[in-house]
Amino acid sequence: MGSNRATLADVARRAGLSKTAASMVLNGREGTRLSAEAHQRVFAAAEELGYRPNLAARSLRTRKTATIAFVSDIVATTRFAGDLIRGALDAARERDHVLLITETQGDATFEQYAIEAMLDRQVDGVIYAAMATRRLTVPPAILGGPVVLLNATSSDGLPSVLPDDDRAGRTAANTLLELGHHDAIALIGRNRLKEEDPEVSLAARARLHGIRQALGDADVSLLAECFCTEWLPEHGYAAMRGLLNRSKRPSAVICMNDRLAFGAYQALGEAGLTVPEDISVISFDDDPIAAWLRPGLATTALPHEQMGRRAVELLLDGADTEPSLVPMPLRRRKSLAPPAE
Amino acid sequence: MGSNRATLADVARRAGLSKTAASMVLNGREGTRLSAEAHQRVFAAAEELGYRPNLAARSLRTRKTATIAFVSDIVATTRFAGDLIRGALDAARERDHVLLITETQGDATFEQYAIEAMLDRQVDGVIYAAMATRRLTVPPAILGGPVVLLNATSSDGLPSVLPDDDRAGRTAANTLLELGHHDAIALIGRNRLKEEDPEVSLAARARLHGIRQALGDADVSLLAECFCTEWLPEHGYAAMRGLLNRSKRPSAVICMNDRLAFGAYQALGEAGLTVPEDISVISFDDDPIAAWLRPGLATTALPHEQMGRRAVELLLDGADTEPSLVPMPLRRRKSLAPPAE
DNA sequence: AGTGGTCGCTAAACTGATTTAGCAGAGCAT
DNA sequence: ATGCTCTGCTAAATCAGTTTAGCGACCACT
Repeated sequence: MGSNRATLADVARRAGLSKTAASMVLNGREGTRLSAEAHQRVFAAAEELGYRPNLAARSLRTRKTATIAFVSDIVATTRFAGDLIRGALDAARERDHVLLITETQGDATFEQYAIEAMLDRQVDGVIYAAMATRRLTVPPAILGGPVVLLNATSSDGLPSVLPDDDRAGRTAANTLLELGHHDAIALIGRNRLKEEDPEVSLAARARLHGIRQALGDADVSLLAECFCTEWLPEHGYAAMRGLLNRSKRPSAVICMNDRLAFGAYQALGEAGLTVPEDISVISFDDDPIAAWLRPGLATTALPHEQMGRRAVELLLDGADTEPSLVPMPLRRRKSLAPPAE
Repeated sequence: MGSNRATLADVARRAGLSKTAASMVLNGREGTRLSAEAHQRVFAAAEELGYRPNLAARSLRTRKTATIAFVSDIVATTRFAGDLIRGALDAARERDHVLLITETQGDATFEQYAIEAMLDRQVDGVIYAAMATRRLTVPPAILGGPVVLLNATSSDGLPSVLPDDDRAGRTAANTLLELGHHDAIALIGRNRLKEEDPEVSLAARARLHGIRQALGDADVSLLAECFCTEWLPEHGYAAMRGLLNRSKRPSAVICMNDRLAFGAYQALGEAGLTVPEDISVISFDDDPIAAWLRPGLATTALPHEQMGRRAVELLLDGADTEPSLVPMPLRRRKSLAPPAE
């Protein structure tokens, strides 16, 4: 690969100057006293030879590689990972950097291996990403250089990027309130484990807090809260069936994520009820299925692309240690209506 | 990052030997005549100092970086990309390699930039991946070194990895035939563009061919074929509504992908029909929604993880130019039953 | 005694860039 | 004539490895 590339020495020779001169010109060094003519000759020679510097050689000397390690726990299982990576790739490209991506699959041995592989390649910094928003402990090996936590926090006071789930919770609740829903709002997806263990999830607690805050401000309380052991369609389905068996039917439902909402839709369909005429549904994440459902599911979007981008920016441009909260925009779709009658 | 690491010179000094000796021992060079004791001293010194070689320095000399470029058109928009990447990451790790990932977003400027960034970093080879199975033209710049096409072919006779869509088509059709469906099988998702332009899709043509082959062998012809401008849920929905308006209702439907099938489910639900009692459904891709649907959708899975893995193997272990076809396993789920009555 | 071969190891070149230290010549003042 | 500064440029060191060429000691054989 890249066998017969021109070297700096070739450029210098062709320009009739020293390697030193060529290097300085091509790097745009200030304060050098090389003549305008020398500049031109070097540029011309580099152009003619199609010169591209050998980055291995450069980084051997400078200890900079223009390469960022992107270490995540699980890339593949969640479709959001792609957006996180895409945002990071974009921001990296804008800054002439490149991403070395690995995943640890939650395995300590793999993680160890991955981090060593990155450090051996002299990466300029590490983005340590979690696929579920949570608190974690970063492996000490990477603390030698710049680190940014993506979709995660730690107790080390490292800079981090998180979605603003609290505000998303308020947005979801306020959206229903503004439509006129009051005393018949139900919540699907309570989960003690997710709410109480920050190493499992930060989103559940923050979303719940935001929802309660907004409802409290309006002096409204929830009609019902359904607990779910997981946030998967089948659990949303079961929860919604439970709700429909109660004496008072909700006029609107907040689901803790779109997969729960998907399950809820299935239960509503089977019960012969229509969204949003009979029941409004609002949710979190903006999973692709949210747009495919009939009617489209209103949801607050996880801004993964923005987050990936922000992480690279913090890493390269420097960051304070306040977590950087990225807003979750509301995607208004057809699943919302004022309460019936 | 990685500031005060021990160098080979440190190891040699501590072992009381030359850099040459240390290098040879640590690389396990055959035919060297260094004593067993020298070996031990070097290993001990390396261990004690926590020595890890500087790969930039090594690759400057050897022109090998143990790094593979993974260039794809669009990573983010499809959830499958994650699996492709995961498979490649796994195989790369097993061979002590690492992946430099970029995406071009289908933009020629970005592609140019990405490829130069990879070549500047002296990658050992390039995996050029497409997110939709198709034929493409590879940029000449990467032809200087090993290349493997992933989920794509080209006319350059480069090694490539593709899903075996033809066989998957036969599998889907045979599965229905074995259940006893004969004269009432419908197909949703015909699409001239996808079938005829290999630069748009190879899957449509191959799947269709496999289906026709299997039906032809059984002397069965399709009850109906629905054309769809795209393979999205809304088109599957419309197609299924069309089918239900015809005089003879199908007993089984083959959908060209899971998103179409998802739309078909929606239409069936609205029409008050049940899967699989009234109509069986089988499809392609094994999108995550296939498992979430009620009842679960039977589908032939795109083996993306296997494909990513295979691409790395072909790249590093050498490959012939026959396209490497990876089988698409059938995921049997509840959407299948014998025809009614 | 001289020659040749093997053993165990090392000095130095080499990869391709950056960077430090400094040289030769011109212009000017003393 | 001497010393000084400024200009425009270069030689050589450096980064951390790999690789080539070869050296001295020892032994065996003629």
